[in-house]
Amino acid sequence: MEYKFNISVNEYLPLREVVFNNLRDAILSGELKPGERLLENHLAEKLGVSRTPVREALRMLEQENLVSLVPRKGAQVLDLSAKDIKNVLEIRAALEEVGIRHACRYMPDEDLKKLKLYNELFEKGFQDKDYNAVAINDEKFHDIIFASAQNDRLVQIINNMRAQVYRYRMAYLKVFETRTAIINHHRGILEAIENKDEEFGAKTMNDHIEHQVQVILKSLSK
Amino acid sequence: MEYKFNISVNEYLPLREVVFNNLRDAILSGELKPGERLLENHLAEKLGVSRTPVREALRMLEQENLVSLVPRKGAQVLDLSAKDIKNVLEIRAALEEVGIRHACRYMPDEDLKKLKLYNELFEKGFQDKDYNAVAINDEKFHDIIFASAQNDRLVQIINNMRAQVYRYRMAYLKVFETRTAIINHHRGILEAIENKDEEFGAKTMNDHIEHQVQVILKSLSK
DNA sequence: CATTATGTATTTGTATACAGTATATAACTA
DNA sequence: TAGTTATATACTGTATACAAATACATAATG
Repeated sequence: MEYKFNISVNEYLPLREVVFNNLRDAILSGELKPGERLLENHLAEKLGVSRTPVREALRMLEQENLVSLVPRKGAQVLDLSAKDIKNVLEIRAALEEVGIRHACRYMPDEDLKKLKLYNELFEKGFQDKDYNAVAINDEKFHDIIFASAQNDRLVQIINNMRAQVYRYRMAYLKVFETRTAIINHHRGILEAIENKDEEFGAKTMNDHIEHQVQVILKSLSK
Repeated sequence: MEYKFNISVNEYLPLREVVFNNLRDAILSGELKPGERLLENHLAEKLGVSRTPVREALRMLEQENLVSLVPRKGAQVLDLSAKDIKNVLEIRAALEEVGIRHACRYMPDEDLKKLKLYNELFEKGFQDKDYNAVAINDEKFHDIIFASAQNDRLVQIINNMRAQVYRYRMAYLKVFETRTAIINHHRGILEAIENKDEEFGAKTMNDHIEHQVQVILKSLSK
């Protein structure tokens, strides 16, 4: 039987956080679709809480750029234009570059080992056509890299940018032609970190994300 | 007599926005000091509103990294460590680099003219020891540069990073030795834009912000 | 004197009520 | 029929009430 230690210090989550997480997941998973209206009453009822925490959660989601709020009109799931996607990924590229540069200058062996492991699982995912595994291990791969900047705000912002384009992620990974490109990018990044070649790392990371932009935009235009 | 057209479409500001702006200004101006507790009742009373909009404003300020919230304990003005300052400015540097690269590739003449004007006023401010003018024109100078990326989210994030270290701004500009360095950075940036020399622009911008980090940290350690 | 109980006052969390604004529907006019 | 106005309905904005947790002051204990 499994136990969880009672971390107790803060097992408590305010309802606004619960609502926030719920809505966030629903938006990211696509359960709530872009443009869809978010009615406070409906949400409150559905989640079994009052409007108060729902409203607070909506303010938080607005600040996260996941919903748009118009005073007296209400909230709706934010819809992204092609330009929005470019903008989001442009920011992500700039910040991932910060991450990879730190990683190249100094990454503990332990992290490098993890990085290699996740990359293997990542490549294996492609072989097995298990795109869920691909996505998860891709995420972990990048997580480790930008965590090495030891900059919480950087992590927060990258994650936020990632969340905004989350819904295109699977489609992106499943485009067959991208496969070798992505794999090569990852290998290049690993190589850069091992050789402490900051410039090569930065360049590869930028290519990696620019590539993503192109594929997503192309798939959108169809 | 001056008129303002009644843009009407949205002259209305929800109280949460009013409260948000008020608190934001109070924090940035230093009226509310780092670490200071923010009691919902007090704020509500002081601003003549109920707790509801105050609470919503606090959630927004939390997402902006201006206040920290602990469930059931309350809110307080966020205090920054030396590391926080480094982190904030590291992000700002990365994103201003995106801006300056765009500016170097293409900036309309009109904007370049404005940029030169603000830089003159900026330098004049130093001569006149009018540090308020220095600060304002420095802000406008940077505004124009990163606006040229035409990326709203980028602007939003840079402004947010700027807000977080806003309180060190004046002290920074008033350190006498920094004067020539800052002026030279700005001139270099202008030169880079005129010559469309992206690499030089990026390098100078990075130096500019790195310099700011050093000066602020030094002044803090005293 | 320091430390731990204990009770009270504050403070946050959440639900609810009501006012005012937007939106949908129906009735009316050209 | 199309377009306008009237009316009802739904929704957001704000204030308030009450419950639950926390902080603080005071008393009790070693």
